[in-house]
Amino acid sequence: MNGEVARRRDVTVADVAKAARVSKAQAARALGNYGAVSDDVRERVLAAAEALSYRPNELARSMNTGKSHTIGVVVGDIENPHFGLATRGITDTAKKAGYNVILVNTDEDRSAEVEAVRVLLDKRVDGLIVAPASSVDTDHLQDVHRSGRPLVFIDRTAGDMQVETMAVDMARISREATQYLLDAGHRRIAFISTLRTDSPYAAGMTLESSQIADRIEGMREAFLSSGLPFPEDLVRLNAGDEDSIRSVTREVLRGPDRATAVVASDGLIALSVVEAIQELGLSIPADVSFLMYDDFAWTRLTTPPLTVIAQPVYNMGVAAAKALIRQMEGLPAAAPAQFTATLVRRGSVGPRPVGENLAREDVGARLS
Amino acid sequence: MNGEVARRRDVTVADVAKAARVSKAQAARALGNYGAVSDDVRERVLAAAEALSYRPNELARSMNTGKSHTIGVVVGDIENPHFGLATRGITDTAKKAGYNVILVNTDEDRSAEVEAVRVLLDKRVDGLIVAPASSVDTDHLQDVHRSGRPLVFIDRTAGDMQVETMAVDMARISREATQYLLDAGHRRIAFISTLRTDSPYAAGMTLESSQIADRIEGMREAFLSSGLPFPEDLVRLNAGDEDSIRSVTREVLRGPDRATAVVASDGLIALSVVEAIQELGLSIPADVSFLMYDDFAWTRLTTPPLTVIAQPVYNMGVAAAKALIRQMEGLPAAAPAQFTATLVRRGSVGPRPVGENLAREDVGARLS
DNA sequence: CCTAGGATTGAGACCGGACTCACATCGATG
DNA sequence: CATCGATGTGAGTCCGGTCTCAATCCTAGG
Repeated sequence: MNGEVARRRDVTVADVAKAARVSKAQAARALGNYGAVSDDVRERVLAAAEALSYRPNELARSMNTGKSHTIGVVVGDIENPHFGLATRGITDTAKKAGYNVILVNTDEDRSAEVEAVRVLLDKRVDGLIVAPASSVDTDHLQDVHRSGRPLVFIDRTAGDMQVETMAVDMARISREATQYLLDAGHRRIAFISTLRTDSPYAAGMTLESSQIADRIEGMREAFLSSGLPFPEDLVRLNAGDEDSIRSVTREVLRGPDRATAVVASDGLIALSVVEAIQELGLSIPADVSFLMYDDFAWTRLTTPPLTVIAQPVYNMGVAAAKALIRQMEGLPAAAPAQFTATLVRRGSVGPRPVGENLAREDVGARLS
Repeated sequence: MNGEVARRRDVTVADVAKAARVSKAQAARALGNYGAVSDDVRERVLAAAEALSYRPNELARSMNTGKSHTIGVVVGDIENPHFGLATRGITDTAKKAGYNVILVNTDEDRSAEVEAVRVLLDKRVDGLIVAPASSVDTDHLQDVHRSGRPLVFIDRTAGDMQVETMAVDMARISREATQYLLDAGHRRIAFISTLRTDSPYAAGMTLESSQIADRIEGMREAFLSSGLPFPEDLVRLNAGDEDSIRSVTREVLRGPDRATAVVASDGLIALSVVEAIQELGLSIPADVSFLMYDDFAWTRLTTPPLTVIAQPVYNMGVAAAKALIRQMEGLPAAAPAQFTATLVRRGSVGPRPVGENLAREDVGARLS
């Protein structure tokens, strides 16, 4: 039909060279600003390049420099502002250093992650920043690391791989947050997460996510160090979609031994949890205390404003990019960065409602 | 220092060919699944490739196919969930069709956008999806379009360029929303946006953003068709950071002729606006009605839940990617998609508080 | 005036695939 | 048994840069 679709032949060094009446090599030197070039030639070449509006083909350049000036970023879900912010930190930093970012979403699916990593390597990215979907199955990441390609983890660790990781000490902050709830008198504290597992939570089970594992561990430690039994029955995983989050929330808030405090594993899940609480006619914090991970701005707007665990996500993104760039440029790694999450006490945590969990001392005594 | 950094020489077709004891050409054919290859050769080559864990270099492939299977996405700010969601729609769709996405943030800065487009073209992306930071200065986009490279706009138009655009009819929904406020009795309706301009808003001024221009136009139309004067003094642009959003909000809500309804231009700005309202001790919707663009989940959680204008952002992303892919593959464009924003009436719009704007009829009479 | 050594310059190799072209090979047909 | 078209196959080119290498040009020192 239309012949103009014929492969766009863009201007090459050869074209510029011809226009400037010099050899390809000289034109390349003038353009690339290397080697020895006489002023006369340089001027002619630059003028010709300008006139033809020459732009170097980065692909070709990458081919023989072996550097693509591109980094691959593999995250679970950019739709989640948590990753949105981290990604922002990464791209901002990368751009400053002259790197571009290829972004791939995995939906927290391991096979998608494997595929993503492969594709990115095929595209010869100079390095990878990954938020590992699983800290158990890490073969594909091990391969990358072993092959010597720069790699940095963000948000989570992957097994015991010796890879620079930008993440907060989850166990610590979880312990702190749990202690805060314990101090407020809560003993029945629920933890709700979307993490997919094959079976319901049981103590000692291996969890794909180091993040979640650490959070639960932190809770357990807080309970134990207070001499209290950890209410494992209130750890609820697999809260995938809105409906299941809602029903799980209803479940833990029902019955004589109901939870008096709920911890939501992330900002997305929090929405449904809070809605479910409201639907049950319970009020926060009078009837139920609520605490969530991630400090999104809107948590200040609810009534009451939500108590949250803030993570320096943007900075983690920045640090991840910086570390990766350092690796890519062969510089020595900086001292491992330490990121601290902080508990932002707003208004969603209150004292345990009177009359609830009367039997707790007994339960504690019985189990301990 | 450490010699092992020596340029990772990865396995090439030549290596595979040697291992399979065939020519490079035959190996390439077997691998690329084209041309004629005997079963014997194919098996040997595939086995050798497997054994060496050969992976084709996409860069090299792109070089002579001219296709990089990569699309460039240029947005204002992925940190904003609005773009996060759109980006998700784009990446999901692109991935399905075998394309990757290079993401660049512009911070709504035109020169950053120019640079972004240039870099992406240098990387030889097969096509571009852009949320134009400016619909006035569009030279760089015109160039792209003229050069015949696939291009799709998302979220906003750019001048009068004949480029497929995935965006909602802003004027329409703005008219509808404004009418809704007018029907509730509001006459002093403020509109607050972060859009940067050189001078304060004045009727007829050219705005960089088609989106904002259309929204204001929609408001004006609603006022005019109700025979009421449009309160131009309440259109407030340049509300850049949190502080200026707050102070602008305080300004429009102060004085005898204060606004009784406030429209926030996006979800990010909305947070500060609502906070400012709360700080003033005013309550929504009793003292001030509030309406915002973008339907984020958290708007259901505030007290009262916020009335918003929902845009099918994810679908716009999907459609943009689909349209671009169609262009890249030389297929005819589909019928232009029509995206409709909807007014989601929740609880933040109420009747005009009694006693406010008593003089409005007079003002109306005086100005009309 | 002659020459050594640095500055310039052009030819061509190379990166790693895709693909063209010419040259076998081979079974089937006449 | 010669012929023809359909495979198979390898050598080599090309994509658009970077970079090596050897040749050429200049200019200052002897």
